[in-house]
Amino acid sequence: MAGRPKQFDEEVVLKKAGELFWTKGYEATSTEDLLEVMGIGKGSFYLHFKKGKRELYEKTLQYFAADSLTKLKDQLKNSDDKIEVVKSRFFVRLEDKSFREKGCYVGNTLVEMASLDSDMQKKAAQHLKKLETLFYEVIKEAQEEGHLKTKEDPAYIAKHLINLWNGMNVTRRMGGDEVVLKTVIEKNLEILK
Amino acid sequence: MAGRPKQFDEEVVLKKAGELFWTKGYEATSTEDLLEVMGIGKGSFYLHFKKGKRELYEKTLQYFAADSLTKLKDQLKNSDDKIEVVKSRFFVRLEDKSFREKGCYVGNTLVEMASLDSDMQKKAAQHLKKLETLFYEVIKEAQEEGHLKTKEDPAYIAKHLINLWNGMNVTRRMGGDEVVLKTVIEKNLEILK
DNA sequence: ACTAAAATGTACTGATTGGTACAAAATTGA
DNA sequence: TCAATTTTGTACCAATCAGTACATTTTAGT
Repeated sequence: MAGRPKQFDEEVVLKKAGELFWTKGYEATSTEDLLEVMGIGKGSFYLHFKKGKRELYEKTLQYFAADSLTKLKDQLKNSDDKIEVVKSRFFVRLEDKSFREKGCYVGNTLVEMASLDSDMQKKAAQHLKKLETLFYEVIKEAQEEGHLKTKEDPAYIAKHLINLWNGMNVTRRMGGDEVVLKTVIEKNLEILK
Repeated sequence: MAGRPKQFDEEVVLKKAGELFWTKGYEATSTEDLLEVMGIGKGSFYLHFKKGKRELYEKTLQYFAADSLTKLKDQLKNSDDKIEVVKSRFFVRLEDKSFREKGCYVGNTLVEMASLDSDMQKKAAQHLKKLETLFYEVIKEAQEEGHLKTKEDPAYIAKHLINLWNGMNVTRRMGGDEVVLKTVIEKNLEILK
């Protein structure tokens, strides 16, 4: 192996680009904006991301979604009250101001890409589906181990939670009434009883 | 009054432009795309919409949101089971295929405009808030007239419904599982008991 | 020291963007 | 019929877009 060494860390650059995409959306983010926040030039960019902006977006989405899911799985692994971990995920998100402005990266993608790029839309849908499946597994196990009294179909409960998640991330952006929305989330989570 | 007569109907043109914005979003829709579907030239366009694309978007959003709300109000006026009217609004939307691809115009705007144009975001939020308020009024009246047994705060129920609405319009775009989602909606609407 | 390999910075491209300028066309009222 | 008024179509504009070409720089191995 030879050649000039890379002057940037791919993971760092992905995080920075992802934050911008997350905030502004795909179309409204220009390649030059991205280069600036990533701190690299066009030469390096198109060498490492041959398909340009589109490839970069896909990689940031993959990175953020996988990272987020991994962290949730870790929390679940280290907890003896997995239902509480799931619940707290909603409240943590609800209290974090930065998410009020940005929403959910995956959900935003699902909305923006719907007519723009159906492959990307499918990818976003798959990421949300993974989260739904994780909810499903946690719920099913909790039922089997007697930590949940409810006899509802775990597939239904999981879908309810994903729908709550999607709704919450849009409703927050209406502003105001944070308290009422919190109540809505609390009561919706009472399905986990 | 004199002058060459206008060759287009503003309402018709607003509908056509709105459909395109609704499908593709603000940024991804070019002015030339709009001119084509509207069937008018640049001269007419910039004469009647002095602020261009941005003004057009705002007017389509206003038109669609007001129109949708008016229709709902009419349905309510002509019905003796207003709660059922509210419920059916969810199911009608859920069954209409075109909404699976397009989502909710106001909700989409809330997401896309969040960082792009905060004035427009506020306008979208206000439209959703109007729907929430209408829900509130229907629920309150139904409670007072004994058509609803629930003693829950109507403000909370209304917010729950708006959140369900927002969630549904995003979740649908994940595709698949239409049946489970319908169950989710049904059970969420059981709050209206 | 030299060569091959990889990364970088910059100049450049053609296409598209939203928007303007303005002359031509079509109307009404005098 | 003609002047005033309004709408329309078209030629044009500078800015920005995503992306390419390529010479330069920096490294590792010989």
